[in-house]
Amino acid sequence: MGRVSQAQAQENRERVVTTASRLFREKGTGVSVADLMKSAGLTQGGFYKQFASKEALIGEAAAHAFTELTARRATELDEHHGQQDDARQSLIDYYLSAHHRDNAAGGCPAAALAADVSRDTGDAAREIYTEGVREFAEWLSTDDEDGLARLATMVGALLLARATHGSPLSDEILHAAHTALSDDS
Amino acid sequence: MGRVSQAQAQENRERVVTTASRLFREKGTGVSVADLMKSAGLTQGGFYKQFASKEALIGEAAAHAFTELTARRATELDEHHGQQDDARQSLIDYYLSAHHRDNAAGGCPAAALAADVSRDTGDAAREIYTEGVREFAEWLSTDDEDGLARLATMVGALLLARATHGSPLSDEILHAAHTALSDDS
DNA sequence: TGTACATCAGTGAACGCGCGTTCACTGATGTAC
DNA sequence: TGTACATCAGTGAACGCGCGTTCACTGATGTAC
Repeated sequence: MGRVSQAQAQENRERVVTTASRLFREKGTGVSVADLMKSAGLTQGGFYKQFASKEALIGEAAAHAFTELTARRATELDEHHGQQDDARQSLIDYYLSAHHRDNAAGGCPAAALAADVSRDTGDAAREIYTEGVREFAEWLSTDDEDGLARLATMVGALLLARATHGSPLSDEILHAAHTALSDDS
Repeated sequence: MGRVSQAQAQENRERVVTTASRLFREKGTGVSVADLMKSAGLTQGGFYKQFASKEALIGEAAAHAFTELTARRATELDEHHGQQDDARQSLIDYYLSAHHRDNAAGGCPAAALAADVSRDTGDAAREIYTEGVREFAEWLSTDDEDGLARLATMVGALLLARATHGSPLSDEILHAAHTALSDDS
C-alpha cells in the first residue's frame, strides 16, 4: 500500500480509537488487536505505528468513551433548555431503556468497562474511569449527596439487565430502577 | 499416580468446582483450565475426566456460588433470630463493606459474574444467574416492589467501588449506597 | 516549479506463548470368582 | 478371605489455534535543493 498522508494517518488513528471504544464496551477489552484493526478497515501490523501497546489503546478508548458520555449530558441539557431536572430525568430514561441495555457499544462506559477496569486494565484506564464516574455522579445528583448512590442504582440495573437478558426479569430490573429514581425527585 | 478411590475422585471434583467458583469471581471466567486445576492441586489433563468442557464447569461454579449466597442469607437470618429486617440490614452492611469490595472470591456472584454472564458464558450459567438474582432481590425487598432496585444499587455500588479501587471515591461510593439503603427502612 | 531521495504509514508473515482440548500411559482401586 | 484382572482418575506431553508484538518490505508522501 505504501505511505499515506499525515491527514489520512491521523484519521485512521482516530478511527481505531473510536472503533476500539465501541468494541471494548460491547465485548470487553479482550477483543484482539487483529479483530480491532480489521473492524477499523486496517491490518494488525500497522497498530504499533500508532500505539505503544494494546494497554495504551485501552486508555485512549476509555477516555474517548467518557468524553462521549460528557457530550451526551451536555446535549441533554441543551435539549431541555438548561433545565437540569428535565435533562437528568431524560438521561435516566435513556439509561434504563431496553435500547441502552441492547446497545452497549454506544452506551455508558462506567457500566460497560467496570469489570475490565477492576481486573484487566492498567492504571491509566482506571484513573480515567474514576474521574468519569465522579463527574457523572455529580451531574446526576439532586442534592449534594445522592449522585453516587443514584449512579450505583443505574449502573447496577443496567449490568443486571444485560446479564439476565432473555428473561422477563431483565425488563423488570430496568423498570424497578427507573421507578426508584423517578419517585422522589 | 494411578487410579484414585471413588470417594477421593468425588472430593477432587468438588474441590475443582469450589476453587473455580472462587477464581471466576475474583479474576473472571477467563482463568485458564491449567491454572484452575493447579489451584485445586491437580494437573490440567484430568479436567476432562470430570467435566465435559470449561463452559460446563462455569455453569457448576456459578451454581455453587449462588448456593453459597443463599446459605449466607440463611445464616444471617439465623443469627438475627428470624428478624428479616435485622438480617437484611446486616447483609447490606457486609455487602457494602471494604472487605467485600476487596474479597471478590468469596463474595456476591451477582456482582462478580455480571460481565462474564452477559458476554462470555453459555445459557446454563445465565439461567442460574437469573434465578439467583430473582431470589436475592426477593429476600432484599422491604415491600413487594423494591427488591430489584435495592439489589441494583448494591451491585452497582460494589462494581463501581471495585473499578475505582485506589481512589478515595471508592469508599465514598460504598458509603453513599449504604446511606441510601439504610435511610428509609 | 521540478526533481531526487529520505521518510514512514500500512502490509502480511512470522515470533514465542498460552489457550482449550485430546491422548497414550500409569498404577491403585474395585470386582469377579 | 485371596487372587487375577479389568477399570478408570490422574499425569504430562502434544494438538491446532489465536493472542500481542516484531519485522522486512512497499511505495506514496513530504522535503531538500
